[in-house]
Amino acid sequence: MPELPEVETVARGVNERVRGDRIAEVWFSSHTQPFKTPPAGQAEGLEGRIILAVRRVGKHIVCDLGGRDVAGEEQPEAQWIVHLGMTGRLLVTTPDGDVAPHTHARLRLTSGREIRFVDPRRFGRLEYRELAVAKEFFGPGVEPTTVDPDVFAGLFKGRKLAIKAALLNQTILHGVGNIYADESLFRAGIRPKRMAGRLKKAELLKLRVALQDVLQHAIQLGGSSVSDYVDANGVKGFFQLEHRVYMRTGQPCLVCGTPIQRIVLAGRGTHFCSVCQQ
DNA sequence: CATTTCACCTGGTGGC
DNA sequence: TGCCACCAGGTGAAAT
Repeated sequence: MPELPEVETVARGVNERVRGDRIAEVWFSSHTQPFKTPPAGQAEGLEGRIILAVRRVGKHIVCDLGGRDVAGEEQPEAQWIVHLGMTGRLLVTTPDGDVAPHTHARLRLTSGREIRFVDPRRFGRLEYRELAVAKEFFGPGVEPTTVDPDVFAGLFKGRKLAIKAALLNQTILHGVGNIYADESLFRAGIRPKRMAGRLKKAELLKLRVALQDVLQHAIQLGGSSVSDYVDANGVKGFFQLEHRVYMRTGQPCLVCGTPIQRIVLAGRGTHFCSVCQQ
């Protein structure tokens, strides 16, 4: 599942290859699902614009777009916002490459490259914003990689839900999904079902460090390739080899040897060590 | 308002 | 071998 480290990897890869390029022609599939803005409007808005930058905001990929007549170094006039959902891929390809099944967007660039959005399950989202009429996209919650310790601890004050559910709530903290929620809670030694508002400040501070460490390490390894995640160049990540609890049900805890347990929490498979996490 | 549940999707898996 | 019910999970709407 693309979470913060995977989305960061994709955004960096796309940025490196298309920054400064210009969108020449756009094609969209006829499905309704991945489109938050109607495809016709997106195509009209995108064509002719220069790509100023591609970056990550939470789990979203934001393409900052400039005008049609000027050549870079200007303020963004529009944004193309991509969410990968469960199975989305954002790829930079040559125009003659085979078009994968479930391709929903093709952006032909003046350099000859193409940006393609492929998403079998169609949980992804494509949105276009004209900044003259819509506000800039900032993401729904607090950015976990840079959040201040006191701000992080304050996010959970008075919350009457499980800490794992709180970590997954994008309006509290954005970018964390099922893998990194489980992995950070293991590394912090906290049970996923502990009530968020009842955690001691020391535990929350430890959780912040664990979360930032695991996210940073995962970004360094190009993310976790479970199911079918690949980066902008179609290359898999390696952080799945570093998972200590996620999808390790029944296998021995790497610290104490106790079999890893799996429960369902907040509707999600949740993995933890009943000895190391209290 | 805060929190929980469920629908949206398709490919892969496991049971018979 | 073939078929099919079932599950995975990010998000947002609906329910509680």
